Amino acid sequence: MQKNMNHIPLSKQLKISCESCSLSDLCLPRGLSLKEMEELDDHIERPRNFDQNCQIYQPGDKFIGFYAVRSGGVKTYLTKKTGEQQILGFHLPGEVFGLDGLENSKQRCYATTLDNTSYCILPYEKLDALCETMPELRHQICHLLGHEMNCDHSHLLLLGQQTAHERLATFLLSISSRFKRRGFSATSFMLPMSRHDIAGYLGIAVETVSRLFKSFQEKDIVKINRKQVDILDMGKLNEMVANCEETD
Amino acid sequence: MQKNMNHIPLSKQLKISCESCSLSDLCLPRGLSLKEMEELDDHIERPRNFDQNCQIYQPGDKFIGFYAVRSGGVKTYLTKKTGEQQILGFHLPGEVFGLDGLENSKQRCYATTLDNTSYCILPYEKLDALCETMPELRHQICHLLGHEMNCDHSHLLLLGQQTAHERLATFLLSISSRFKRRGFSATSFMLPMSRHDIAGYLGIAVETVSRLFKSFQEKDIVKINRKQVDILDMGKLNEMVANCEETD
DNA sequence: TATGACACTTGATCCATGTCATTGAATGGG
DNA sequence: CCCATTCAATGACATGGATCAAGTGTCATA
Repeated sequence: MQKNMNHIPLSKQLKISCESCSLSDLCLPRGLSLKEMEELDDHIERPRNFDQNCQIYQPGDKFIGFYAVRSGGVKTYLTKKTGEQQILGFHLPGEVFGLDGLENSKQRCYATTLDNTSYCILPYEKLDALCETMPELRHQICHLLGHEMNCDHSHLLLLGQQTAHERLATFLLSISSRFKRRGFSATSFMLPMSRHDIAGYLGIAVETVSRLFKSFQEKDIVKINRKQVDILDMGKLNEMVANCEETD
Repeated sequence: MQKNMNHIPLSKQLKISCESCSLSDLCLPRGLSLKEMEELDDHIERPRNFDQNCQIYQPGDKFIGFYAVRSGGVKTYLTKKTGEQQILGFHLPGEVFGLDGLENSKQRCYATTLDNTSYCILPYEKLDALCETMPELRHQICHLLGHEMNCDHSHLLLLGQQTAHERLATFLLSISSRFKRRGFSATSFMLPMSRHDIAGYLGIAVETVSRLFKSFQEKDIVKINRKQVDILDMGKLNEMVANCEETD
């Protein structure tokens, strides 16, 4: 089952509506009534395609609204003056990014495509206006913001308290569950990002990522071939992060 | 000039309104008209006092609303199963916390007082309802959420890419500027948190915090006496973080 | 003043990761 | 198809901080 729209020509993509989008139940429209969805729909800028490695925005750019990934993938990151990137998040189809512009109406980080990528833009002014009459949309947006914040918090726990082994295991499990959520295999998938980006997300060196992948393979936990990942032993992977999850 | 309300008896505190609160221009009411502020005011639960080391909420607790610190200080944190705390943020008077409950109407982290502390509660349901008719409040809340998110992002950059020296320097500058914002000295202040908590925030060991404080003193950058901090050379401190700030 | 609990400091040691250098594998352009 | 370039893997080595183990200062209580 081909779920993304990679190979549909641009002319057709322009007609895509939230209602017909296979990702709509993962994205902002989730929980809205049909009527509400249609109303929202009118204000969404429809997706365009971008090559790999395109800058979508950078610090200082005017904040337009939220971005929803349709296909491909996006990384958001901050940089040190010396050039090192701290990846803040990877954004896969159905996921939203760009919230870093909310504070000052200016983007605060970089957003770059990982791959051939298309996305929708949900203009903030329109969303804000719709919020006045659509309590469900208000709640959905708050839910989204809360979710992003909680993801960042988990990421802080990872960077502050986890070993390199634990970080990589956590990362693989996160990607796996996000593929699963979209209806794809949780155990066999292609990583959309480079080793460099993985290292930047996990706060470790590229070489360490390589060595850890090797070590995971030797323990028969995963099989790695370039970007292709096959998780052989989900149990062991879960064990590795058993001490990392905060108590509920 | 005594700006906080620590020593005013509870009976008087109950009469405190946003309008008369010296922190209101740092807190959620900022930017609201007098009329709007009064309307908001009616729904705010007025502060109570708590001892040091009181748990305000913990993961799983029902999300009531946003918390605004009036006096004292609060830390929010996640824990590993093995007990290590990753401090997510320190919250000083005029600052808001508790947003971690937005995703699922349940708090996701712990919030604990650092000191004798009082705070206000802004019930979420009331805020949400007011948002329908008060666009300024909507914007103020979005601004707040965006700000929190950007703070978390800076914190991610710190944990992922900065050396221990840089982390501590960044930390001191952050506390300093937040004291200044409230009208206090930017160069002489008492840290409201323990070494252990500083270590937990910076993702380093307590021993490293001690050693770095010593090293900073030997370079005549600061003078440290237990919790009392005097910044002697703000220039040097800024130099230490010169490479850490993301480009604008 | 004595006593215990706790927070902080300090020193010695060790190791998980970073850094540097090299090689090999994949990819893209002409 | 070849060459140039980027990306990934691997080995050798270095080191920033963690860990472990005392020691010291501070505060509360009796």
